[in-house]
Amino acid sequence: MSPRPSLTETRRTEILAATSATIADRGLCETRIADIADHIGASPALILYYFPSKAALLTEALVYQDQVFHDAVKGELDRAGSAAAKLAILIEASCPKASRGDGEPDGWVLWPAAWEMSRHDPTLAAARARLDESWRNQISAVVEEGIADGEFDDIDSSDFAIQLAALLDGLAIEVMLRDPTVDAARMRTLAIAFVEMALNTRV
Amino acid sequence: MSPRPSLTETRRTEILAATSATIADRGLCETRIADIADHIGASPALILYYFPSKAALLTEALVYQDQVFHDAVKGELDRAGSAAAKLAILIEASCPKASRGDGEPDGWVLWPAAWEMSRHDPTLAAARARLDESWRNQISAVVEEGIADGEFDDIDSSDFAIQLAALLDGLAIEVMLRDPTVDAARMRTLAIAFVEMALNTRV
DNA sequence: CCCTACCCTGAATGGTCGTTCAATTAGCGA
DNA sequence: TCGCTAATTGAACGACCATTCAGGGTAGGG
Repeated sequence: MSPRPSLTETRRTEILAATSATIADRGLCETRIADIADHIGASPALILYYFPSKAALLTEALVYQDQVFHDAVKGELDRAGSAAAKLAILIEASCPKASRGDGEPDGWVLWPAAWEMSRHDPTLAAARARLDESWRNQISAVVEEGIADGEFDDIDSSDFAIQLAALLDGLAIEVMLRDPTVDAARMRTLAIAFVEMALNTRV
Repeated sequence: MSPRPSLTETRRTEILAATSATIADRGLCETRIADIADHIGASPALILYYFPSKAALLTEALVYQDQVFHDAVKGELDRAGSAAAKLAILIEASCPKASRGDGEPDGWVLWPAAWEMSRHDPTLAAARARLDESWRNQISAVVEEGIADGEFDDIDSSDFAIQLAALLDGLAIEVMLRDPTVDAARMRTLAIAFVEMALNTRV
């Protein structure tokens, strides 16, 4: 809300990012406040200075990471041309990247944690439902655009959006868990094949 | 190994089932040994009498539940006629059932927990990969059968298996999390639509 | 009716955190 | 430079919980 983020806001997002990283690294159940504090070189007490409790922090961190992912994709989408190109971007964004030793861990590993927590955390559940809906709407919009341009066959864009979103989730799980038969390349191929079949187009 | 299950074996599976139920009910992180013990009306010490540690118990319980699910589907498949009917069974088995107040909770809610744990538990990861492979192989086999019978178009059954398995996983996640736009009925419809489109058949 | 092996438990134990708080430091406007 | 507020922390507290263990029940064989 404030024009420039206060130090408080900066610190809060820093902690949220550290929390996401720690969950990604150690797993949801093994994440301790001390681990998060270590990650930013601060004391455990500082974490509780910015957040009311560990539970609230975990919830906010997963909501935050979710939002970051969606915002990133939305940004990329605007830079694309044809509807087909936009679908390619959506697919690419859904592929878990091989975790690199260097920077941030891939946000994908947080999804199972978010799903697991959503079952008992109404706040997180609501955020997840909202962002998933928005994600499907983005797919629908691209499809409608392609249909209007004559790029795609005239199909039900809502049904397609649910199918593609589900397909990408399911494939991404396998890739993330390093299933030997489904790597990122195979995921890309199979997702594109589905799109081409459903929309009768080339991606 | 022993011809008739010893009391020990009975007790062990009873505890594994109780553990699954507790994880389903309270969530992975909130599952305590005392909760599991309560579930079967025993003391916490008994749990550790049959399992070396809580971590080992959680791993075994998730592997067990996984196995139970796959065995159940395999059993149902054998009672089906046409390849199309078998696909319908696979789809139906993948739909999370609305949790009933009465009996067992639906096993689907354990998947996110299994995925989350797999990331750090090699035993569970291996079991999961093996059973997923077997699940896809079942799909492939049905498709091959349908192709041989002329029921289905001649497509790559491995690719199809990965796609259908992923689609079902992704849809099931939404259903399980009670997403307002994807309930079990919608899931069924969309999965069947995919199958019909890909195989050029009626289910 | 004892004996023995197996089940099972109640009651400690020990450690691990989340959380609190009083005290210290750093920033900054006057 | 002096205060005032916000940021930060070390240390302590207390709860919770996995795990251990010494012993009590119990069933079945001798």
